[in-house]
Amino acid sequence: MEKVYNPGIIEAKWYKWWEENGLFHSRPNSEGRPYTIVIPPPNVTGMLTIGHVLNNTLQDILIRWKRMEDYETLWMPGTDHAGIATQNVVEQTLAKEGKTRHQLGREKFVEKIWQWKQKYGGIIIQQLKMLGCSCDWERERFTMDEVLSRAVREAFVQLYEKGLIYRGKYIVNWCPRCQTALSDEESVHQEEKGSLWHIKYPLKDEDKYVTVATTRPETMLGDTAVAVNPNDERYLALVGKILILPLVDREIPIVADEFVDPEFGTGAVKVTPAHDPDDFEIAGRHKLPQIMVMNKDATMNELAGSEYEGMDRYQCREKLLGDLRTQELLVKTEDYTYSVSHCERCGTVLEPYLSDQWFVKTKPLAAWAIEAVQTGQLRFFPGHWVKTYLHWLENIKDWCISRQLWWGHRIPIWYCQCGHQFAVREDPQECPRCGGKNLAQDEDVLDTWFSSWLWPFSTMGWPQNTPELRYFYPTNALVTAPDIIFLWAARMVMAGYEFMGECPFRDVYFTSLVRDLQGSKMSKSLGNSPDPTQVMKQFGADALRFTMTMLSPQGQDVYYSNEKVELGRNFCNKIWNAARFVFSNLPEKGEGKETKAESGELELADRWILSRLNQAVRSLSNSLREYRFNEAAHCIYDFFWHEYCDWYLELIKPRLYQSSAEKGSKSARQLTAKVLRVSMQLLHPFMPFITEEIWHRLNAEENGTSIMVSPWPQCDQQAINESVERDMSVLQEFIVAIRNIRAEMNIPPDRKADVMVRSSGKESLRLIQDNEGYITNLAKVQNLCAGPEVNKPHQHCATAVVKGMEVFVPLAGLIDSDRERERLGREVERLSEQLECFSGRLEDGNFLKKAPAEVVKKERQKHSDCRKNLEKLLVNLRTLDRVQGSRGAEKK
RNA sequence: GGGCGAUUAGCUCAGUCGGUUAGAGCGCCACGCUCACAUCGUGGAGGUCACUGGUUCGAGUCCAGUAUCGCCCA
Repeated sequence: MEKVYNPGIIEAKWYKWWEENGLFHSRPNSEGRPYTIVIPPPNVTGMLTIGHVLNNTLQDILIRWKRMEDYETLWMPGTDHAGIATQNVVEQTLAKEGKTRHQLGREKFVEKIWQWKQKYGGIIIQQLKMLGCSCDWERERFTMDEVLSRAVREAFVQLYEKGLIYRGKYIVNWCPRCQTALSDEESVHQEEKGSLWHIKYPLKDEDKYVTVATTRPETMLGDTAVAVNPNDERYLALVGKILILPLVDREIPIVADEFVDPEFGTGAVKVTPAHDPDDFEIAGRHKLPQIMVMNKDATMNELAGSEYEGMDRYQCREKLLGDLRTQELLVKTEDYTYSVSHCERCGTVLEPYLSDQWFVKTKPLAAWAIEAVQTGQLRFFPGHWVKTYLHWLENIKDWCISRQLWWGHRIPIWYCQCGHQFAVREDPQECPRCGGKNLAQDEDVLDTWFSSWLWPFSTMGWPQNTPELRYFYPTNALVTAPDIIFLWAARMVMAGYEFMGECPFRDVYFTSLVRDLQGSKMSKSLGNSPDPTQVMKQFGADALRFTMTMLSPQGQDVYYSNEKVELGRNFCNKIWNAARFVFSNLPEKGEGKETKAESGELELADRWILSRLNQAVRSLSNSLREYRFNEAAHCIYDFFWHEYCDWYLELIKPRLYQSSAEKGSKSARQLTAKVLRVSMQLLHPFMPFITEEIWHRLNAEENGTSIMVSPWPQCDQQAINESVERDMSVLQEFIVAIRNIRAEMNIPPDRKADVMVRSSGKESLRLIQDNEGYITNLAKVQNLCAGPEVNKPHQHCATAVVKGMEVFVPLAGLIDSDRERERLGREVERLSEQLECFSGRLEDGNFLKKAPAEVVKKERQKHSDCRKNLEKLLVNLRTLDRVQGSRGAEKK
């Protein structure tokens, strides 16, 4: 075995082996219990990001853990066609050839996207494999597969037939660059600095003005009214009068509407029904006309007037402001910060745009999703997301599902010349009402999330009642980033109830958001997202997985940098070397099988490590059950490194170096191998590759089954032994005290020290005497002498007090008295402060009266222990002064 | 404007039921390549638990308010 762990070859080897042996595949199995997770399908355009790494590592941990717990586990993988994102990518490649999708035509363009998908759509899947994800690749799905497309159509038609899908002319979020409508959830708000312009609108036939304030002056070309609050006394007399819209000379009324906030601007607002959602509402109430002054690409159209026609919206704004200034109608300009909507996909500022779109009535669907959380059928981890989720559902708006794109599921609505429109599951041959054959399908496609919200059951074959659906549905856990809680998670819950009659998953775990060290969200556009495949090549997939898990606390963001992966890399190396050490001392043939009889041979260290191991098993499983992944990772990290390696392996070295005939040697070898084996199992969900490698080397003589399907370790309550752990911690403290003296007194490592221990406590003395070997070995001690009557050596020596035992380390010729006095002084100071704290509490009558007896007793014990230790230290400090003093006198 | 979260060592974070003498990793300092590991070991330094009040015998932990930062929604 190499001295340094080299993940490259090992990772590739085992992934191939797992796949070839079908270890990821699962099928309905009435003998076993199902455990299911569906992957949040990455976009086909996607490249693996550090966010994917976190998300998919956590899913893999759950899946591998449950698989070892003997569940029939299905991790359903696949990709999302990602309407706008993918169309944009392919349009960009076309643009490089100087072509547009319109030149190609719809059919050719869609064909082109399919070609692109065949070629590049699998990249992220390969990257997930590199990460070690144990998805059932035989079941890989794509949202535009035939089966999933059928599900989309079925869902649409069902909702349509129930009257939950309708078409209407409303103001929607419009991206002038993508030239499509978007849902509210796809628009991203950003605070931006802009201006608030105050513009005078003259009254008809009067020499008076009304001043309105606006952040978007160019839309005034489409104004059809000015509105004021009905309770605003400033404007009471003006309501009903007519204004002349500047630059356009259109006559528009002044209306009163509760919606207007008298505090905003001048209290009078311009009303542009075709270009503002609030104004659209006002117009509805007052029967105002809607005038669209923009084209789909946000240039001004002929209704904006010949002066402005053809100009971009911002160009128009500049010219228009200049014109107003010339006419002295621009009263003032204020700095103003307000929220601006941007396209989630391309960042372009969205335009509220009046157009015909398809919507889903979401209120009836939301009711189920609300109840699911309130009744506890659906649980969130961490729980605080419940509020966010409920708030959205309780205020839900109808969902705009039509997109003016070419890539996606075409809306299954047909129009007949007779005026009939209908939705059908199969492409129709004729109009069901008039029999006409001249039918046209709706040109638009569906929002990409309209297929994603069906994902938990469409991937299993719905609407057919497949064995998979019956067995694996509903799924157990959803692991997702919180930024798609509305776009995806909440909608899946709605769809689950609507189409399957139950919640699609039991638990939802929201992952941490990954940020860089400056706190910015990792994103492609910022260029601060490292390439995880490079990190895996450098450090290994296991290292990256473990680091991400360890660094991601439940419910908080995680700050990532490549350097942090050294944590995982170093841990891999530690595991590798511990294993190397164990292998060099493996039980000989025939010794390997554990027998019950061995327990008689166990010594303190053995019983201790077994106790600690079983505590780790218990707490690790508990943490995973509560989705506390970082806690689970910490647990096994601390156990393996700081208990197994730092203490146990060091403690048993003398026994290992003896011949196997010696007492304790055999049990040490067996036990060290056993603990390593169980540790590998506990670590396997986190670090699948290195654990598989070591597992096979450990079980070389067996038939080579995978650690993946080995049974998850169970906590053996019998092995947990509090008194053993207490004894061991006394010894550890003892050893550390001697090491401390050695280090502080600069005793060279190769020089063995003598140690004397004085104590009246029989038990602690026996503990020291019985385990002398541990101390001499780990603290590099030559002669250890312990007893109730041990005399402090006359020569110079360093002292410490551990649990009432006085420890003397004679240091003839070595001691630096000043240093020792300083060291003891520090210790005395520390203990004095503690003692004061305990005393204060015990002198407090209220404490004695009101605190539980248990606590008071404990406090008394602590106080007396502390006092005894302190007294002993003080005595030793004084002796030191005396010796020093007499020496000082001699020198004189 | 409403909601959520955070504030603990130089940095990143743990801290369960209020009983704590506040922990870890990284970084720092000292010593050491001791026959698994220098991607390591041993030891050490480093804290007014954001602030102000309150509840309590006892508060990092519970309550109220303030400040700063982040996110979501309008």
